[in-house]
Amino acid sequence: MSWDYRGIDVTKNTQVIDFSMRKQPVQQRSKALVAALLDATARLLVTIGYIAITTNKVAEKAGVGIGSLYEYFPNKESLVAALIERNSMEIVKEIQLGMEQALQKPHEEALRFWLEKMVDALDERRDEVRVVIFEVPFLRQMPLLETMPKTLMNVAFSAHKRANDRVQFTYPKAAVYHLTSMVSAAIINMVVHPPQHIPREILLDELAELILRAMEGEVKTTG
Amino acid sequence: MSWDYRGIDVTKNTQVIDFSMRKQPVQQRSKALVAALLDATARLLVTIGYIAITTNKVAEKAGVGIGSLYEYFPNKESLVAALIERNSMEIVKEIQLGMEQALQKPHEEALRFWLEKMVDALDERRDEVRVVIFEVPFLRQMPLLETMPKTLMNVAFSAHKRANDRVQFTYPKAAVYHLTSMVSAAIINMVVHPPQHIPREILLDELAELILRAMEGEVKTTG
DNA sequence: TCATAACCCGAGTAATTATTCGGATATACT
DNA sequence: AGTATATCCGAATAATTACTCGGGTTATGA
Repeated sequence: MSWDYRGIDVTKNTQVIDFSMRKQPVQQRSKALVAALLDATARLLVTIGYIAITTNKVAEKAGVGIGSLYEYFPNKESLVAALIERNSMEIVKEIQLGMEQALQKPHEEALRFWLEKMVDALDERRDEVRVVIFEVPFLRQMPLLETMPKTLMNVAFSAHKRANDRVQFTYPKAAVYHLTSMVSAAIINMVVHPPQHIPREILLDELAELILRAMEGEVKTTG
Repeated sequence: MSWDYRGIDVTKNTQVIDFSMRKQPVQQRSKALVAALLDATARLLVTIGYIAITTNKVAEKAGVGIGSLYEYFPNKESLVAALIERNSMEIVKEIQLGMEQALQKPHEEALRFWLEKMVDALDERRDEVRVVIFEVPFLRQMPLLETMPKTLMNVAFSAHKRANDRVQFTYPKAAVYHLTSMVSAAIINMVVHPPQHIPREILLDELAELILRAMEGEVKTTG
């Protein structure tokens, strides 16, 4: 015997979260309603945090009947997931645009430029990004967020390699693997935990330099 | 008027979580009881995940009355927080020991050695680390976890600087800030999301090389 | 204009979960 | 031995939350 309750498979003791929407809105008013729900979710996320969010609060904040919410979303998780997906699409678009622009620029400026674009894209949604990354417990179970940084960085590396042949790693796969996590972390950290007393321009300059050295630098030999 | 419910200040709509234990166990049996509760919390964390944990489940798994649990812990959060604190202490100790050993070694080996020790320390508690980092929503509100990586890295840098004068950053504060987040992320990523088909030794070699280059490397000038 | 489909709703239900409290039991101490 | 203190307990309570369902409203399009 096996049964579910609220996304938790009691038998296997494993969470199986249903992210999908119940149905898609087709008319204008229902689209507006869904949008209002996601907006309310976003506002509640940054004001009261993920834990405190309830479907009833979201419906109330959105000025929508709780019944209407359940017409489209089966649970709280799907609501937050839909919001994340919506925002991620926007951010990814901006980052990809930034990369295309960066590739037009001379090699010395490209990395710095792209880093700034990525930080900008996240900074516009600073509070939401912070809450989503640090408080949403099922984030890693979402396909999109799991693969996004990897995809982006791989694309970036192909582009970079095509542009010039400076980059020579001892173990290329391992280098790409590490650089992916390191650059993502540095950018996100800049946005959600900016340091006191260090100007943004300097942070970007230094980050670009660190990455560039990691990718192209040569360590002075002692002898 | 202001009131609380389950750690959530309804007026301010802000979470204020009570992490502190209600009282410290003094006799042997009560110490054992608290230890059993934390052990059960750990096992439940990795088997059913943070969301699904309840105080009642923890008490049952620990073979302890629910009433006894509430003698020492006011809520689910304080239970998980105490577990995190216990584990963090152990990990920090191992990492500090590793650094002391690393400082005995020649400069060329020290970083690689220390990285390996850190990865080892986390790897021993792989599952718990993963769940805690990705699923515990209040992690960033814990003083310990917030400051730990920074402290460690600052200590490491002082030591490294004392040992030799190779490291010359354009903006030292910014460099330390970025390297902290990047190295932490790389190590944690190695533990919780190890890549397929790349041996651990190679990952460590490459990571050490990347960091060393970022810290000491010189970019080849074009002209 | 009428039928059908899409949409909206919110009081009520079912289920879960955190937490208490009074009393029983064990240990420490004199 | 006797008293005070620490500990243990779990049925019962209180509170919250997810979610349904039947019925009303609005749009569509033939």
